[in-house]
Amino acid sequence: MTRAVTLTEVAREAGVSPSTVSRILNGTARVRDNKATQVRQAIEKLGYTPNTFARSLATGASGSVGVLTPDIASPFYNDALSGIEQGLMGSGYSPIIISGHWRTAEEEHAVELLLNRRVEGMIILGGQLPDHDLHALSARLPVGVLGRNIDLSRHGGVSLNMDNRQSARDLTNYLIGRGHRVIGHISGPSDHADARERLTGYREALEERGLKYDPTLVVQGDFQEPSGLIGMQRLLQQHSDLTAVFSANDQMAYGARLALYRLGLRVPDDMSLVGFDDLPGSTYATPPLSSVRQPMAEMGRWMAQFILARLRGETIEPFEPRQELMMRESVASRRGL
Amino acid sequence: MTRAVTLTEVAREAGVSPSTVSRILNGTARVRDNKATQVRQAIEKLGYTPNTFARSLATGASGSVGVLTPDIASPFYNDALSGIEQGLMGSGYSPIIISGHWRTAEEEHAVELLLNRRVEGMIILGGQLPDHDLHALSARLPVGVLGRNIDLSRHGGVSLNMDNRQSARDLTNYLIGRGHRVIGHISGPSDHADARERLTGYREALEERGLKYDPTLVVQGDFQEPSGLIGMQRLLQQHSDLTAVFSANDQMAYGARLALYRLGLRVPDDMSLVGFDDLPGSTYATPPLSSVRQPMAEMGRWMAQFILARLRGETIEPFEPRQELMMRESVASRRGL
DNA sequence: CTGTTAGCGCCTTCAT
DNA sequence: ATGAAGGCGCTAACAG
Repeated sequence: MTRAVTLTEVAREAGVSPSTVSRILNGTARVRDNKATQVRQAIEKLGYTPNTFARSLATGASGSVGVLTPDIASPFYNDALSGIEQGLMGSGYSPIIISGHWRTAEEEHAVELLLNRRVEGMIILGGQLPDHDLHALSARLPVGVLGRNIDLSRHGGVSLNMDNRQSARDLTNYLIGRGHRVIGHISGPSDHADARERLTGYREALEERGLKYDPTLVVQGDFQEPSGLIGMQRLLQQHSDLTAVFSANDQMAYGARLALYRLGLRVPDDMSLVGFDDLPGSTYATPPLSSVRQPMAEMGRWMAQFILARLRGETIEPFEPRQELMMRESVASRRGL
Repeated sequence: MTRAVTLTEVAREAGVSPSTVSRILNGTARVRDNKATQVRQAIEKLGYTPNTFARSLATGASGSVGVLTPDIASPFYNDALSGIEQGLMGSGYSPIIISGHWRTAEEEHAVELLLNRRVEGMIILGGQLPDHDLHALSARLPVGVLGRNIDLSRHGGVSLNMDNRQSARDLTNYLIGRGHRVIGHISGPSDHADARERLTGYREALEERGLKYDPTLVVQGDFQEPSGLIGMQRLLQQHSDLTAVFSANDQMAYGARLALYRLGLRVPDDMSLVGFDDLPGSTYATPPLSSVRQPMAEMGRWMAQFILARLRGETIEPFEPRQELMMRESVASRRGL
């Protein structure tokens, strides 16, 4: 692996000065055509690749925005990543993606790495970073947070989050409207804000409709499939009159679905089921799972544009994430209604 | 956003020379304790963040390895990404991930970007890059290719791919062994090497067992769910005696599963179904889908280690990807056997 | 152990 | 329109 070709070498090869090559590369100034041609040929011949580091050092601009995701393999956040990529495309900026693996220490380390790389803006997806860190970050550069409520407006940052409570309420109301009266809930971890809000929404919907909130109808999971499976089993043991279950996310709903399958219970005939998040897999679940869709890709795209705007000193129209109830085939009207 | 603090400023604040600060930062040499303390305090006070660009420029090492993935949101390749992250962890190297969106031009552009960023090695996941490009790349830096067969050994590169043909044969044999005689195949796009190999494996298994290969039992899909759904419908129309279907990937199997559900056909009672890839979702499908698992994460991890080894001028034990037949509940023994 | 001196590769005035 | 010169922030000899 030989040392990379430098701009100076290209200049020498083309018989011009380094500045000229630089100008041609960046279109900074008009250069006589024949020189430009010579230079291009030299570049081609030598296989020259500009060195980002040197350039960034000289210009003081890195042309990159940092993206912190909790998990590079999370189907949920990856839609947002796609959106961010899209939003950045053609802007001259490129994303630098790092995952924090849901560990605060790793996330802090990742942020540091991003800072070292002199990202000009940062997009944080969910994660565990203390609000304090986020505020501090936001004071240094444009920051956008996705999937989390935090007021960053003091330094011009934003956060985008769906209304978990409202969506959970809608979902629960949907079940109630279909005639269900004994509705279980498989919740997420209680130390998780989203999980708590979804539980609250569930409870509120029940109470608004005059149904008593029964804590034994709530079992706690951890947002992973196995906990959904176990949760469903537990609900079934305790409530033989159960007709519907609202799972706090799709993954747990898949687990719950499997529990039912194992017991020979049919969905939706014997049990209605709804999830939350509308993962890609839910459209092709058996049966297709009703859920509430978060427009992650759109949110990601908007976030990218937000950062770009701030970088240019412009502003951008605020984004109203519109959650969408995806009513599919996993819910039946209750018999005998 | 004020200009970032520099090492020189830290040095001034701490009353030492820049080199001393540098040495402390990198542990390059022993420094008297009290100075070290002063420097750390100065760093803390000023909120200093080392500039990766300047460092890389000076050392000539970027400390990063490029990763090209066809799609940042692909559940299949993302496992490999996780593996790569893991394999790199603690090595001082970090991955720079870019997606090529299955478009050759974009992929080439991405490679260029990576080269500009002076990645020291590169891992390519699948994709469309012509072999030619890969060879050229491999001559410049350590390259590993995942999910694709190409001989890069001349310049010390590697490619890791599972044996698609063998796995497809195993899968088909598995169905035959369970008594199935009329087995359909939903194939992938014919311009896709993996898809062709899987089809070949299917065909070979059939012929080895003395079953005639019937082209009308093969319908072509595009590796996406909808094409699986349509494929299954077509197979069903033409072959009323069909008892099993081998889908060239899990995603199409999900689609096929849905087609069956819609027709009221049960899996596995009325139809056995196997997929390929063993996506995370397959464990919790209804019923859990039999498939063949590619150890993507392990492959990714090994790839990372391979690159690291080459960077250090060491060698590493070759990796034998062991595909694993995941026999779950989507296959039944044929009645009346 | 620590300071001084050169660059690393590129961009950007400032002259010409 | 183009070249020369200085500097971006950091590291790595080289002297002490």
